[in-house]
Amino acid sequence: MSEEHNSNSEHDENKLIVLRRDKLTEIRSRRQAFPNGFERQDTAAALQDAYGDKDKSQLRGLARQATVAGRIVRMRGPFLVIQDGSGHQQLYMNNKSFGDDLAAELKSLDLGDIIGAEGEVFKTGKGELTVRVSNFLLLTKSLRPLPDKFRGLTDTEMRYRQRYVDLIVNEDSRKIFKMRSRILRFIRDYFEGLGFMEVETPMMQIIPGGATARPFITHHNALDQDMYLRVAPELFLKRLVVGGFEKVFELNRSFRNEGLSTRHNPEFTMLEFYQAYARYQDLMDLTEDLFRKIAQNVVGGSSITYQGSSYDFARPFDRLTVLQAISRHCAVSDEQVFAAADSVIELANQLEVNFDEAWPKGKIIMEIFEQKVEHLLDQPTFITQYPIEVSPLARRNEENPEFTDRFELIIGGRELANGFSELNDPEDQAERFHAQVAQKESGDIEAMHYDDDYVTALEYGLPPTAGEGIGIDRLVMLFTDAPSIKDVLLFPHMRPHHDND
RNA sequence: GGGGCGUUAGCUCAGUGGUAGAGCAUUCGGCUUUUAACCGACUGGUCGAAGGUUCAAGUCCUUCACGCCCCA
Repeated sequence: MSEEHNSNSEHDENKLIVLRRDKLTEIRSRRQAFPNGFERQDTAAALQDAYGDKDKSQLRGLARQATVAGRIVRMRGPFLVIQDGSGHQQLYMNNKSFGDDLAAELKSLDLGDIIGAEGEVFKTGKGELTVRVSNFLLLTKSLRPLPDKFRGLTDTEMRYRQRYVDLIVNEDSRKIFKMRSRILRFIRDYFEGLGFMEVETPMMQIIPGGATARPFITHHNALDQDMYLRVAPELFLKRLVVGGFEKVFELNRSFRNEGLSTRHNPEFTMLEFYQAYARYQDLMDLTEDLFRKIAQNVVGGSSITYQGSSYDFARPFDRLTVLQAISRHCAVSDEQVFAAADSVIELANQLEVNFDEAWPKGKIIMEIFEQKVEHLLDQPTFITQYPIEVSPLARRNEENPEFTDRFELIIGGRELANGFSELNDPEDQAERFHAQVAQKESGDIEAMHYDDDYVTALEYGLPPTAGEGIGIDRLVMLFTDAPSIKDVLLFPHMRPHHDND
């Protein structure tokens, strides 16, 4: 297959590339074609900041020499625009002012080439800050032509597969990833500020745990042992709370062997945090505060627009139990129908929910919620009190032991966060694991394994603790108004590409 | 897994069963304080793949591949 790729990439060479390759060959015959010593002194943004508000005659008086470098992204007659990490800088290059050598070099420049240039800073008749180039050097020849200069790269598949090209030509794309970086920075600062410690726990695990999800399996050769890519860091983080690190968070990748969609990538970034002596209600308050502050710090106000809907994080989030939410949106007048399995099955059938009658009652209740209610919850809403059958790591509610002290945050019909008061009763935990193993044996590939060491850790004593996970990719989608998870992942997973032949 | 939409020049896209098109990019020339620079000339095609219908298929039919969206 790699042979196929190599031969294809060579066959790929069209006339434009051949032409540019010939230019490179010609340069190689004369000099070092990829010079390494160019010392850039000025960036586009710094020049704009320093001289953007000066007028023509002031600049003439200053006679400021600038040394800039970047990729050529526009060529308009004698004007070239280069792009560097800070922005765009226009250059004026009149071939009549150059000697023969530079004039020839200028003529052979192409869009996409990376050059270094020096000259005096001035303003054009139209008022654009420009460097009048007296000398320049091609630093890196670009062999492949850039996409359409006006429309950019709009083919979504190519944008994801060749992110480097997307980043060169699409300002919006650069903006999303800068914003993603700011959000991650902000979240780290936020938790550090609250006294949490950032930790790193194993991504390759012997026993995958912490979420009901199908894991990726890999193999350690020297140990001749199968290993799993983690589906969540949860069980390790709680071991740390047992160890006395009372406030910890981890912000990193987890992996789930599921289908791809606009909301699912096989590897995704999750924030998980655990706080001893807190309850799930405390984390709901924290989450509201976090979203509000991300909006203020990253977007610059409390409200955002996502795909045409607006969300104001200054308003308190709604809070409803699972049963209240189903009752409200499915016209259930009496919550007593949730008391018995028979009446829950009847309700699910009435609502045309896809489910299996052999499933435990709580799982059927959640199917009703997920299929009929979740997508209707537009404004930020905490859904609480999840059935115990689908919450094997959460603490039982004291008034109704069929349910757990757990919540999820739904915004725009999508799950953004999941948290709960942690189950710290080792005997209850052991039973829940046994129930998961029974489900696994009856064919549920997402059910959990029994984690003996985790139970042992609980037997040493986990203080009362609350913990939460927040899907960072979906959060970034929300704050960047991105319709697909692939838009917020620098290198989203794509099927291997095969050329037709 | 089901449904819908799409795949035509390097890029973005038109294309009504009857000669394969435009803009940009490329190439050549002009212009040289422009703003998607402009003016002139040229070049560029396995119409995703295979099969079928037809005198004739980019266009109609079938299958397949890939992508996007919606649903499960």
